[in-house]
Amino acid sequence: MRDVRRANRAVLLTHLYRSGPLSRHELAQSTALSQASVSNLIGEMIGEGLVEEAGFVESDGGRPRVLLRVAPGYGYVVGADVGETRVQVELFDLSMAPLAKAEYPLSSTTPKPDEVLDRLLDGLGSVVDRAGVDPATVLGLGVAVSGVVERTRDAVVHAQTLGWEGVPLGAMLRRDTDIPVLVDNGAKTLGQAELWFGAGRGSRHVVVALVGSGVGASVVADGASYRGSHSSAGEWGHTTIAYDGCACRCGAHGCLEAYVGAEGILERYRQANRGRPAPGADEESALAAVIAAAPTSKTAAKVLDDTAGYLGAGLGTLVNLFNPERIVLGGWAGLALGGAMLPAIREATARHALRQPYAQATIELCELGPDAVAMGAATLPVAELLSDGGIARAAALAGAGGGAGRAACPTPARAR
Amino acid sequence: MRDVRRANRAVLLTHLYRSGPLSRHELAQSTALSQASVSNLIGEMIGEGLVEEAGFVESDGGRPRVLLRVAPGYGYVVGADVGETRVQVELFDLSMAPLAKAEYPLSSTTPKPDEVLDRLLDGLGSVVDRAGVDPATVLGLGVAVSGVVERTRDAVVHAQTLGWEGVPLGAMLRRDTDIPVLVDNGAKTLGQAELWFGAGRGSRHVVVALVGSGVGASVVADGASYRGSHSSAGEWGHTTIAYDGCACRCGAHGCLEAYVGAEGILERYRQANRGRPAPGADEESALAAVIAAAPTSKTAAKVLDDTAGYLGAGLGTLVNLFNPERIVLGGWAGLALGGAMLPAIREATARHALRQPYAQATIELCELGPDAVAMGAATLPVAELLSDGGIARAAALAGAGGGAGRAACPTPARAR
DNA sequence: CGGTTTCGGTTAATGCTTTGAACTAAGTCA
DNA sequence: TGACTTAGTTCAAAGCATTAACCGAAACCG
Repeated sequence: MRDVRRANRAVLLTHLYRSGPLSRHELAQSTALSQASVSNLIGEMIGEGLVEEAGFVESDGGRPRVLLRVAPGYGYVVGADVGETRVQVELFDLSMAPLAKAEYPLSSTTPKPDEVLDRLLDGLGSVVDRAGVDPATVLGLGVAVSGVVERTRDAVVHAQTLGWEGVPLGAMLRRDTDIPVLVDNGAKTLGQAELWFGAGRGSRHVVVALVGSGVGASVVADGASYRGSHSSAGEWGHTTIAYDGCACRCGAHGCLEAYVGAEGILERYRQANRGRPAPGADEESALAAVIAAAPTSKTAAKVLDDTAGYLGAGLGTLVNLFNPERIVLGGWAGLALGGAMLPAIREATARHALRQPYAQATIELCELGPDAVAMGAATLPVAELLSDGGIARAAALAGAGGGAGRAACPTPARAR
Repeated sequence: MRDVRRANRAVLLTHLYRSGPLSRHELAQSTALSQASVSNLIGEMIGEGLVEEAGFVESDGGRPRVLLRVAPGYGYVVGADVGETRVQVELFDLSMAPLAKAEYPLSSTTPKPDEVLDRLLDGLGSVVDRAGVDPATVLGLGVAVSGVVERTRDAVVHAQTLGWEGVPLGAMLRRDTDIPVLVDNGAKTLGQAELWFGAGRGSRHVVVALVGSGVGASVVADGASYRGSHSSAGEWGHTTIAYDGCACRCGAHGCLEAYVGAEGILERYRQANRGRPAPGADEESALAAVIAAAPTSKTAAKVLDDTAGYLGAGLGTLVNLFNPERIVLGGWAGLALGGAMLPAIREATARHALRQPYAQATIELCELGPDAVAMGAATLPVAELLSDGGIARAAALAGAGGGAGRAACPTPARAR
């Protein structure tokens, strides 16, 4: 009861954010709140600057409706992507329009936490500066890391690829900045970005399948990211699809990643091509070369054909186990493969999934680029704002304003 | 919010039901409600007969606490299990103590919906009669079917094994009985039973893996059954674990079910045994014979060893994708295999799962027998009662009582 | 053995929040 | 211009949880 108002504000705000501009009337209908309450709460939020009017809609005999939206300029969010080779930091307004961006290469693929910390703080300051945004209006910093992130305040990170074992990244960042910090796994933030702004829009059950050098997945169940008991759910890459099959770098045999991860594909190509690897300086161009060669080279075509089969088996597993509305294929290798042969992948999935769940799912490509990891990270503070109804911030502002303006004022408005 | 009271009653009731007898004080602490509210709400529920006192607990200097529990006799629930060979109907009180049971063989393995309907209604009447329970105190009938059940009011059932395609079992039952009817998939109800009363007690993230002739799973995520977009999530049996492997009855190749389903195991034994099948009239005794022969027969030992490996691969997939606290292995074949070689199965799972999620999960056997499917079905109306805080029923009773006793009374108590 | 302490539980007053209904605002249409 | 529609606001009323003061039942202690 003590936070029913918060809950109602959250419902309203979330609706407004996700379902575009809406009138008070529509909001009342879709949230099952009375018009009076909507008017009341919206009025409060307009007063705080959280919500703003966004034009009218003509009516056929009747007062025209005033459309409302979450004010993009109410605050700003920063998203950061800690990759193996670089740290990317980007600033957005609340409508997720990008305003500034900073990128830092890392000295090694296993950077010290302190180095990453410096880059993050640098980037944070830099993008805020360059966008000309008041630091006090930055609602939060979301950080995406490619590893398992414990869902605690300290945000302890376990990232084998970075060589991090139990790094409390959240706690470390909080020591050096007052801006609220949220940390999550990169695949999950990318999934969130696709869910909100990409190929997953409008769905409540989505699996975002990511294929790059490694293979992972981000599962959204009933609108919320599925984490499991210790936040490491969705480790799709090490699903066994070929019993007693190829060795995988995880130590097991027959993992999906060993077959459809970029490394695995290129290795299969090398073997099929009498030991000669695909041309290209890095994995990305090598894979592109294989794909480009497919129309003319039987070897390349065979390798890709097999890849579609293996990928289909893996996607079929996702379809059967999660019964999603939509599977979104992403990751740089996933996009390359999907762009070249999505029909074959769909067909292979159909062969490996049960008819009914397969028929209920669509398989599509990611719509946002790989930079969406940072954007997804930036959605973390936005999600926080929405689920909170903006109450925490309003209270903080009222408290600060009250403290400065009227020293002896006991408890202004919502500051209790 | 117009039903905050309902929500609070639900929280209290659920807590009381799941965490055994508790005092008002403990309830207040664990639910974050004030003591006054707890007193108030509990008082109301005691008045309705929903909650009752259950003894004291001595204190060391202070008033002794009065323990409370959900009154087992407040109402009764009926659970039914529609299997391929029989319909089982069982009546329980709210503490899930079995009070009466009825079982009907079915005329064929693909029974007409009408035949099943008759048996269910017969069984319902029979168990209520024999337990000597007032039909008006029966809170609901839960029905478990081995197929996909749409989660709508009509409860449309798609069950290939029964030959049912789009049978609105819920709607059909409702035509012939006033008792609230709930229908769900059998694996999910068994999972629910294990979660509440069996090996899953106290966990919020559990996967119940069921191995019989077929193979399935019931996933519990954050305390609630995970259903996916169309309620068919958890189809573990048709996960590909051996690419291009054995043909499965689903039409695909390399499904887990083809390797660790009873049929698959016995087929592999037959092949390893130069075409001679395992002795036994049915699958169950044949599998038992293979297991019994393992210490002396190399063939049998090899087949079971392989089975543990395949099963481990399948369980590893579950561990990686769902990151559960606990995996509960059940189903008649699962129990037989697990009883004989759980350590080998655990070890195989460790080989196929990632270290971290594997370390976070325990693998155990089902504690409840196969009859628990009916019990799980009976938990469906209980869950309904708990999530409702018992308000709907209290209102109905008050309404009926008011209507009979005082004809002109406008709206007694909660009947609005 | 009676007072004191301590903890469990209840009661009355208070304040917050939603809501329903009346009411105002801003249009269209005849 | 006036009837009619639809959107949004205001205000009194009702429902709830909470705070804080207040009983009750035991053990401890001098």
